[in-house]
Formats: sequence, C-alpha cells, structure tokens
Amino acid sequence: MGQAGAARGRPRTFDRDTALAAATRLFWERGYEATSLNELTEAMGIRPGSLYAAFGDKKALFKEVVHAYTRSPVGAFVGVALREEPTAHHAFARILREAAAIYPDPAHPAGCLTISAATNVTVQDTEIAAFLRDLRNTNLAIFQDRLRAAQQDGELPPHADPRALAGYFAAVIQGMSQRARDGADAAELTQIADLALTAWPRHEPGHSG
Amino acid sequence: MGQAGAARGRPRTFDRDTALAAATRLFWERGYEATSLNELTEAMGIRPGSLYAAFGDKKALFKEVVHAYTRSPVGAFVGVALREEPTAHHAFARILREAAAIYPDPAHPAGCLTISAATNVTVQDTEIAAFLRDLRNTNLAIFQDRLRAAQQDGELPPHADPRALAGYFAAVIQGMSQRARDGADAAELTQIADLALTAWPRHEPGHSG
DNA sequence: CTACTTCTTGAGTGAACGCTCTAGAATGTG
DNA sequence: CACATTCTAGAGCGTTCACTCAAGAAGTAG
Repeated sequence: MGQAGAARGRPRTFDRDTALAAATRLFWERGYEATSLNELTEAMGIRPGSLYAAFGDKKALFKEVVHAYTRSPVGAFVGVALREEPTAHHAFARILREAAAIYPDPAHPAGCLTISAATNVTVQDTEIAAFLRDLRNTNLAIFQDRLRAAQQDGELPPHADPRALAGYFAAVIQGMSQRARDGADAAELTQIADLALTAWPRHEPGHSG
Repeated sequence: MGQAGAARGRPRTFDRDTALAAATRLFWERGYEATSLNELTEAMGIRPGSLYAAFGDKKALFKEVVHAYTRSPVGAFVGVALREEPTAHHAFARILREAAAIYPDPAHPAGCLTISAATNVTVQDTEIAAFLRDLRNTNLAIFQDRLRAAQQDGELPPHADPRALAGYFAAVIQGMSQRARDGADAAELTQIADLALTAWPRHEPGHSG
C-alpha cells in the first residue's frame, strides 16, 4: 500500500505499526466505546487529522486493531493449537492451558482482546457489535467442526455432543478471560483449565466398538 | 422512608418502584456507562429533575438498581440455592441449571445483570468498577466457603481444591451469562451446565476415608 | 527554482453527555 | 384564604464526544 513506487508527497512522520500497537493496548484495556479519540491520539502520538488520514474513522481503526490482533501470537494461539495438535483433546487442552498463561500475562492488558472489547460494546453501536459477534460465532463454529471431526474419527465417544462441548469450552474460555481481568493469576487459571478438561467425554466402559 | 407520617408537599406523580424497574431493564441491557440519562428519563417516564430528586445521581440510581436486583428472585437464586440445598453438589448443580434457565429468559434482558453491567464498565469510572468488583469477589468468597465446608464434612474429597473449584464455577457462570447474551438458549446452556458439573471431584476409588 | 502531492497541525463543528436550576403546579397546615 | 413544602417541566449549564477543515510544512518531479 504505497510501500513500493514513488512515495510522493510529504512522508508520514510516525510509524503506522507503532501507532496501531498503542491503539491496540488502549482498546484492549478499555473496550471500544470507552476509548475516546482524545485518548487514542494522545497514546498514538498523533493528531486527529493524521489518525483519520491513516486509519479512516474510529470503527475502521478498531477493526484493523482486531485484525492485527488475531494474527499476532497472543491472539492466534487458538487457531495454531487446533492446526498443530493431532487430537482434539490435545488441542483443547493446549488452548485452555495457553489461555491460562497468556490471559494474565502482564506484558499486555489482561484477558482476550476480542472477548473484552466485545463485552464493552453496546447494542447501540450495531456495526461493531455485529462485527464482534460474528468473530465469536466463527470461533464457536471452528470448535464445533473440530469436535465433530474428532467424533467421526472415533476420538470422541458417540454419546458426546460436539455442539454442547463447543459451547462449553467457549463459555469456559470467556469466563477465564473475565477472571483474568478481575486479577486471577496464571496458577488459578491453570487450575480452572485443568478442572474444565475433566469434563472431556470418555468412552463408556463395557462398550466396545 | 416517608411512607408513614404527614406526607406534606406535592406528592410524587410516578411510582418509584416502577421507575426503578424501568431503569433496571435499561442498565441490564446496555450496562452502566452506555445508558444515558436521556434514555433513563424517557424509559422511566420522568424528567431529569425528578430523577435526581428521587434517586440522587446516576451512580446512586445504578447502585440502587443492583441492590434491588440482588434481592429479586432472578438475582438472588445463587444465595437461595446455597442456603436451601443440603449438599454443596446439590447447590452448585441447582445454581448452574437455574442459571441456564434464567439467563436466556425473554422476560428480561439476557444474562446476569451484575455480570453484564460489570463488563460494560470501564476503568475510568473507578467507583462503579470497584463496586461491581467487590460484588463479584464476595460471590467468589461465598462459593469458596461453601466448598471448604463441604470438604470438612467429607462431601468433597481431600484432593479437591475449594479455591480452584470456586474459580471454576464462577468462570463457567460468567461464560454462561455471556453466551446467553450472544443468543444461546436454555437447552444449550443446560448442556453447558451439565458438562461443567461432570468436573465435580469424586472420591478416588480404592481409598476409604 | 516552480509545481504537485501528501501529511501535520490545531482550531472548530454539531451533537450528546451528566447534571442543575428556575418557574410553576399540587399538596399539606393554620 | 395564606403559606410552607415538595414535586414536575423543560430550558440550559459546561464538558466531552467523534470528526472535519483550512493552512502550512515537507517531500518528489521536472
């Protein structure tokens, strides 16, 4: 986007990625609506005009923040675990335990950006609310697909309900994010993760096949 | 509070409880900050002056809303279950299953008022944020106390960790509230509740205690 | 140099925010 | 009746909101 080629006109005096990172931190801490443009421009070190020229409006900036987040190591761990782990159980165990380590990490605001920002958005801002709801529903569908595949492979017993399990793990993860924002540390969250994993459906004894 | 006695001066033309209920519904839907005085006065059918005369300011109104909520059937079911059920397992099973039925009930906004309103409050409004954090921490402590008592009674096995279990159930309940706000119905939430309950610690076989 | 393009600056936009204030209406008491 | 008291109506307070715009600064192209 303008990197190659002539680069005519006055060059930008701030680093776009650095400014985006500052905006990310702010949205992560406060949510979408509670973050004002005043705070954003101050944290990003630019004036409103520059922000609007570089990112569009507040909504566009937020969407770009979320987009970059879901591609960052901290935001993409769910997808990575689902891709790399051979079994669904391994994948969900890794997801929950990594969430327990990542959510309370003091290197960034507590909890998951998309979950926190989602809860801090109201019905009024229909566009952003829908954007985040779609994101969550997509995640839920991915969970469900993985669990359905596990059931077809025979990893999950026939009596297990992939849809219910997906909702359960989604709920636990959202709850862990909230607990992290309330100050729960990695040890406490790991215990929660381990407890949550004991709900994993086992093949009933006495049945073969 | 002025009910008995002379009742001098012009009497109030609106019903205080009805107005409070309207405010409750609004705060429940939108959270604290996202609910404006304009919306409140419109929903309550009164003018700003009447609101401030009857309830104080916005913060005081919100606190009164939460106070009334925690004493209402919908808001007090946790305490009731802990008080009425003979065992901790019965209590938590009832809490989760009642939450699954209550949170998506279309008779009121989805989810738990204190959880939803809590997530919709930002670091900026320190007073309200602290007020709600205290409420949640109190709930967590109550869970922990009940579970510790169950362990001393021998209901919970010695290897169980009351603190971790309390955090786990708190996280699940918060997650269920969020899922309800996302449109999960009672059936789905009940499945989540039942799955969550399978994590209940059992006495290890082969040990007699 | 001039011409052109793009970015930065900072004042300024209308709207909405929580909240207050005054005028008047509706009740009680003497 | 007069008078004190307490409410309601509605304009309006100062502030903050997301956002815009004109003017000038800083670069390339010829």
